[in-house]
Amino acid sequence: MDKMNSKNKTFIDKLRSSGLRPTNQRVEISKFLFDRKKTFHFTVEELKNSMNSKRSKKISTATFYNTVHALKSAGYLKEFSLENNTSYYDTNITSHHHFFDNGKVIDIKSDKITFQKLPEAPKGKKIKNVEVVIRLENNN
Amino acid sequence: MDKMNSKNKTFIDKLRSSGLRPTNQRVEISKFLFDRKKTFHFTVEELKNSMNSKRSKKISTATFYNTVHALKSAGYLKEFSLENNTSYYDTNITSHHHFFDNGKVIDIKSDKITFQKLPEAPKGKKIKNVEVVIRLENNN
DNA sequence: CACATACTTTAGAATAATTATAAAGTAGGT
DNA sequence: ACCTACTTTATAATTATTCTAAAGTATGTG
Ligand SMILES: [Mn+2]
Ligand SMILES: [Mn+2]
Ligand SMILES: [Zn+2]
Ligand SMILES: [Zn+2]
Repeated sequence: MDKMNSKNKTFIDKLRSSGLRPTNQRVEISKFLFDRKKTFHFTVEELKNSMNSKRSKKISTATFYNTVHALKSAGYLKEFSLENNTSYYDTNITSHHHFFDNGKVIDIKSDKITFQKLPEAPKGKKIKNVEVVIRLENNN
Repeated sequence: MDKMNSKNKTFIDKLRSSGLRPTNQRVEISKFLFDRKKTFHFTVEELKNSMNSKRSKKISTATFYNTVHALKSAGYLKEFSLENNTSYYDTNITSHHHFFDNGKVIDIKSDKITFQKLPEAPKGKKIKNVEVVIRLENNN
């Protein structure tokens, strides 16, 4: 287990624990998603274009969808939606909030928003999470 | 201007002020949406099925989409999205919040949630609105 | 009323995002 | 090397939505 190998461990393990064999395509996708400093937001189409534009041998659309879905089901990605019938994914899976600014999505750390009052869940239900979207517009 | 007429006024005026002539189809749609006690949430497909199932002469899909879009642009409907690439519309256009419970959407009155702390908008931007989604799950 | 004209409705085609299918490829284990 | 299960991929299918163009309707004018 050399340096490269242990550095890769995290994103390869995400594949394994999502029930996916770490094939070349999947490893590259997982590396692209998780082997970086900052988390980010993306659509599958954006992911596909970003990765395939740099490659001679393209990864197929189905593999992007399949891999993203598996990673999402395993909890390594969060899905959200804007008002445009496309799924967005977030590599930041911690509970946090967002600014929506004309289709652009910006994270708000969880501790930047606190509540004075929250409703209780209906009978037989409990709160799974609370997420805030702050929609922005230009000044003036 | 008889009783029927003035009772219809509200939803017919919504069409007029959305730039739409009050044709039969549009009046029926607007009546279905707004001439009722409680506000509700719907997809265009649901709206179409609810209305057309009771009718012999069906209203076309395009008319549903066109009418909903015009009413939304004029501010008589709010659009939102769940995690399934379909647009939902809300006849409650006041600022309010939602419980999401397995695809079911329940209103939370604005005054049921208050904030202790909120972030400021980035430079050159201001806050248009703040909306909270509380995701529910079953107890235990 | 008799048209002209502009606005509407509609069926069906087109598009975009996503999912399904099934054939060809690949990776381990023996 | 070989079997077998898992993968990838091209392509078809599906779903939500939008577009198009033709046929229908309303309104104003003489
Ligand atoms: Mn829309
Ligand atoms: Mn999905
Ligand atoms: Zn985020
Ligand atoms: Zn609502």
